[in-house]
Amino acid sequence: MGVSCQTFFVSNYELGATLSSGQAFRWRPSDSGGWRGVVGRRWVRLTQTSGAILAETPLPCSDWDWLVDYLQLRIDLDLVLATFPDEPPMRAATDACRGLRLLRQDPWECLASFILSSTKQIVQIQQIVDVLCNCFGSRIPTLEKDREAFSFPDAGRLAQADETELRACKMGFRAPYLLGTARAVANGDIDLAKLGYLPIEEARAQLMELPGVGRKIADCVLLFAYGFQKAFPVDVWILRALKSLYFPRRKLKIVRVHAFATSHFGPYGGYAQQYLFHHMRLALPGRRSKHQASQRVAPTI
DNA sequence: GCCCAGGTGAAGC
DNA sequence: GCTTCACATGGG
Repeated sequence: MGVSCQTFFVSNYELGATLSSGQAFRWRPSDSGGWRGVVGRRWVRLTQTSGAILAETPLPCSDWDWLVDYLQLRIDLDLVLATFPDEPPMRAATDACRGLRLLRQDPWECLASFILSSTKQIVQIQQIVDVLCNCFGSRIPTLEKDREAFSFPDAGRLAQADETELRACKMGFRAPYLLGTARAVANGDIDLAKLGYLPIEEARAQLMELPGVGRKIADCVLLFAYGFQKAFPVDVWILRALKSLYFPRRKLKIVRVHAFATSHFGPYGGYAQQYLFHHMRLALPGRRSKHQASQRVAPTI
């Protein structure tokens, strides 16, 4: 009935890397070879061909701005890459994957997802988000038979849940954090729609008022949802990498790392961070032996 | 069984 | 102030 599809011509866009690089958690490889996911209340299938991305959605669609914005198709990546520091680690990361992009996600979904991310592997975050959407989201139409999909539950819906229901979604100790934040958003203690217009420091401070949101998760939301491209999330992997690359054998305070990162990686530090993060992760999935896992050393970059 | 995972908040010095 | 620890759950 209302099926819509659209082709977007792109260059330097690695769709798979972008959708699976740990910034969004609702994309899976599709049976047909592309990627299936949910953006807002739309199920979408994206397929990359040479020089283009094909988008298919079961709902009628005449205006594709929502997807152009989500995929950040108008970004001139070369301009971004040119601002990176010219040094071996960055070159290695950009050589390994030219075309990794930052998405522009819905702030609430991004915030809630990253609250669930703490001390979880990306695969597990995906699983938790899946269960959460199945339990609390609304069913939406798909283009794949026998595969149902659900929207990401809004803050108001989760605010009505109780902690036990959330824990049933396998999120463990994160349940009270998500619940508290959902209630703060739902009752207007914080206005997510306004954060994007604030200076980054103020937006970050407001996010960090929320339960379960510290510096790292706040930076993820600033970067992946609001497009503050200077935001530089420092997780365990980035921390190890920066230590071994720039501060070998020195005890390091985290504030020092943030100061270094913001000055060293330039105005698109968030992009640089994502390239470094993705590059490190490339050496990981499935290839990680018990021996390597116990070494506590950042992969060589 | 053990260690780790895109951390945070609270308790202990 | 800074350091240490608990917090659920699942994978390697």
